[in-house]
Amino acid sequence: MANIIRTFLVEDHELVRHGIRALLEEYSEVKVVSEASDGIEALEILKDHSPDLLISDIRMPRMNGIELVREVKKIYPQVKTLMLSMHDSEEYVVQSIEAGADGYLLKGSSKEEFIKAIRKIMQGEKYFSGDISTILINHFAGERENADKKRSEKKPKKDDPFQLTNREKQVLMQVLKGRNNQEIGEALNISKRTVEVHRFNLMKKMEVNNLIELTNVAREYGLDG
Amino acid sequence: MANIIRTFLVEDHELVRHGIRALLEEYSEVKVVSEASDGIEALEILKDHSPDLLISDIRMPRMNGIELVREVKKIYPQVKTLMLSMHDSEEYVVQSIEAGADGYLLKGSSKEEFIKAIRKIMQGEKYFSGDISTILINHFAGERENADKKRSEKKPKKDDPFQLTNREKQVLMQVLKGRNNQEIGEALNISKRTVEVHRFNLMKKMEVNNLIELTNVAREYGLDG
DNA sequence: ATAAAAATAAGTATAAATACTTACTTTTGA
DNA sequence: TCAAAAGTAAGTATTTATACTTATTTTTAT
Repeated sequence: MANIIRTFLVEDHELVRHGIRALLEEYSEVKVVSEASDGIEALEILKDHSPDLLISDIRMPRMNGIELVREVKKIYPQVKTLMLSMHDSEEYVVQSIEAGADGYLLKGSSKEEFIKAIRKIMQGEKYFSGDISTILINHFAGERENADKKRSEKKPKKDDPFQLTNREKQVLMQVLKGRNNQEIGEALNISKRTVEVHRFNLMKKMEVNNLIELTNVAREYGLDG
Repeated sequence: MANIIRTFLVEDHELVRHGIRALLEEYSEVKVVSEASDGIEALEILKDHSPDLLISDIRMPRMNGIELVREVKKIYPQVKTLMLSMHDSEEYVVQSIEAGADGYLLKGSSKEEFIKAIRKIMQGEKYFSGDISTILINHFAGERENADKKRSEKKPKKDDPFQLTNREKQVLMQVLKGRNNQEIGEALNISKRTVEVHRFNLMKKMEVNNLIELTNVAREYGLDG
């Protein structure tokens, strides 16, 4: 009766990935058939393994978990998907759902909750950890009129990943260290006006409109130390 | 001959912690005698387990891994310590070393490197993953004269953790969402001038001098979503 | 009931970032 | 070799944040 769940695990930090794999394999109903360390790699080898369940981290270099799930659901709609994330940000949760994820678990969850989520999902249900529900309720209730007016009319995210030039990456690294344009200019031996231009281009390419989003996106793409 | 290594594992994300534990226990020479999910908890129960090796994450709520190692080395100098981190930031590495860590591994390392590090450390050696070495070299070479002048004469970090008021926490949450003072004021129904004051006090209390450091410290203390 | 802490917000001056545009020079790939 | 891309940097105007201080009101704990 209990079929074995063929699982595909995607997570960029090798130690964490192996750890989760070891944990999963404590349950005889689960078998990890393959792993990948980012979305691109996952898509490349996915077809060779025909998994029943894809478990993926969100923040990963090259292609993140949300884009991955979106692709997977397009090509193999029967594959169930569970997001594993460090963060319970509204953005991530909502985007995951829109991408077609069947569940969303925080890495802070217990392993009991982990296996429970997997079982539910394999039975065709959805599973979102408790803390997540609160977020969803807040999101779908119209309670946020105040400061959200402006940002709700935000640009639709295009999905081609941005390409940064070398200099832009250097500037970005400096920005992520908390340096201001003056300091960055001194560090790279260029005028602060030039730094401003690089910074302006960075923000445009990365489609963000403030420092916080910039750091988030940068980390998502593994661009920071 | 091969004594069993009594290991104490500290990491706040339960799934990750159990995963790493499962991974460690694939090696018969390692035994995980106990776990904790932050520095405070670790210190409380450490004495009941007399471990040989403490493996700790860096970013954790309440008390982070660096402070933990500093304390542990003070009280039980014979306990070996290995930092496990997501980040190879210079700050973290240097602070870990100063705190007395015997090794520093990225979570992106392979499990082979993990066990190698453990073995070396238990033999009394130090172990830092390859990428880390580069950072150390850059740090101890005097190559950074340019933009670092100002920040090298930085305040000595005091170790009493800051205490934020409710309002300050609310403002901080908003800041971490990328909102500006105007927007925060609208969201909390106070004038943007008041937000400025809260923000000013926040920066002072948290001893940071820019947004990036603020986000880092906030995350270190588990203050963001 | 009252003192301390927290929250409010204005004043003032300065510094920095944003949001562009234009334009010159250097590097690089086909 | 030559066009495209990357890097440089100034101009200009506007917005936002920083770095305080002072001062009033509100809340909270004893």
